[in-house]
Amino acid sequence: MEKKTRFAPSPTGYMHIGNARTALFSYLAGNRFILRIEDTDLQRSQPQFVDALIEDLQWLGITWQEGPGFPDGEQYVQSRRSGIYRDCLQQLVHADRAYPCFCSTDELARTRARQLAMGRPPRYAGTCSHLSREDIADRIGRGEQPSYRFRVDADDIVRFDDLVRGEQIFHGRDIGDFVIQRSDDSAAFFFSNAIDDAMMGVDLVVRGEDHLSNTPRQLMLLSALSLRQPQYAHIALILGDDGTPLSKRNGSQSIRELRESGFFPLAVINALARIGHHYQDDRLLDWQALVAGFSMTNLSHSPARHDMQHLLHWQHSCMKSMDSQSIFTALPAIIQHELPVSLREDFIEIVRYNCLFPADAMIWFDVLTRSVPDMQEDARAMIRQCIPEWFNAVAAAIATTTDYKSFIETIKTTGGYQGKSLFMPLRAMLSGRLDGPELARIFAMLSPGQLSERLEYCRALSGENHENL
RNA sequence: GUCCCCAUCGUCUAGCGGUCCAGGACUCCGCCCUCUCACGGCGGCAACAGGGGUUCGAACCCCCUUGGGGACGCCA
Repeated sequence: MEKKTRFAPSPTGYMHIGNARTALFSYLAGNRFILRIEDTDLQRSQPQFVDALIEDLQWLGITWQEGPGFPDGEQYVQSRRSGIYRDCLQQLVHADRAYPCFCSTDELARTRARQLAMGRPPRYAGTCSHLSREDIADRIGRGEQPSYRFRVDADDIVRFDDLVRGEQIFHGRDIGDFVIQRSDDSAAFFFSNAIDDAMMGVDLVVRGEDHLSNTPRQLMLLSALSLRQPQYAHIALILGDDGTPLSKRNGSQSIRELRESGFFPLAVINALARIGHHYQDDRLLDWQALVAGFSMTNLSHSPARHDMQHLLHWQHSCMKSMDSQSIFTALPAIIQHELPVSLREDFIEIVRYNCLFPADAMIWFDVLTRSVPDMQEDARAMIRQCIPEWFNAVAAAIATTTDYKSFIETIKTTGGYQGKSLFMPLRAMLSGRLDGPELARIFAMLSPGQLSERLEYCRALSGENHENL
């Protein structure tokens, strides 16, 4: 059976992990996915963010069957749908379910502050709820621009079944008359959002818990308009690593920041899919498994934190399990162009087990392609401790063989070195650092010329040290 | 202030009245593998927010407290 879900972002900024997770869960919860752009806030909406949104979604691998990018894509952009909202408003006004409100934002803010100060719930005071027809005509005639409010009956009771939280009951008295059209004629969120979900045939609205207590408003609206009501699923919000709401300070990153730092989309998706949702399988899941294993009943009800540690774990898993070609194409362009084809396979294995991000591959690219690599401080220290006999042993080995096994064997027999005392200085000399890929692989990838140059460089380094003594 | 939601290891979570002196994953620590770092394998540390009920029996059900989150916008 077809189940339509949607993601309805407003293009007022770059998509962050919170949005992305909502999009993901919404995508996973249905089998036909709509992308709708909610740009009714003309002040803050910017076209560049629409493009960014689309890019980010595509990068993540979240695809839609209706929305921008399709021939009728414009119909999924709210700023192109104002006629629809106007008609609906008309209908509500005729039925006296909505009325013009001439209160200024300042007035409203003052009343709200006063109510709060007196320890009362802030509700619209109803100043304009019963203006006479003449009054209204008169004020409009004078050029006043009203907003429109939806009339909420205090005795109204709205109940609905939230797919993750169960039955919800709200009372009209806890909800004041609310604005559905702003004084600049644009539709307010409650209004356009609910209408679009209904008219686009959305079966299930998956959204953040911050919308839970607003849902009754939308249900009232839909019922007053005789529009079909979708089901709702309100997912717990995601918090920063410090347990407070997500913000720039506590680890909230935009999807594009993650992309730019080299995260793989599947790593991000795997991390997001497990914040507030669990899969039986705790290994890295591909899209097919992600879809198959998703269940509304596996959603948790409590807010969860986003922890970078987990993201890094999934990144690590991706790197280990990705096919070689995908790793290669993710590498910095210079490596793709300049790495000799003969070294490619070995290099990818080095990246796989020694890098978290594709860009980290530059370290090993330099190590393998320069005549002498950058020497890390701890590697220098290691080399400085080496005595001339050690270098002689290595020199002998280089002269004797190009085979790793016999190379090592020669150093052992010539110099009497073994274990750590053999491998660590050798590692430092060959790679300029104390950690990294297995030495056999590095050795095999270096030319005899590189070997000698590194040896002489290190011998000199050690010599300087001895002279200074 | 009013209304709503939530509460298991540091983090993500399993658990839906007995099989839980609470299981998995990440982190951290140890051991093993490797003539070297890492990778990998094995093991360890670590939690039912507090208080009342209900019940033969409660992490699981009810109430209160505490703590967190959300809504009450001409933001979405």
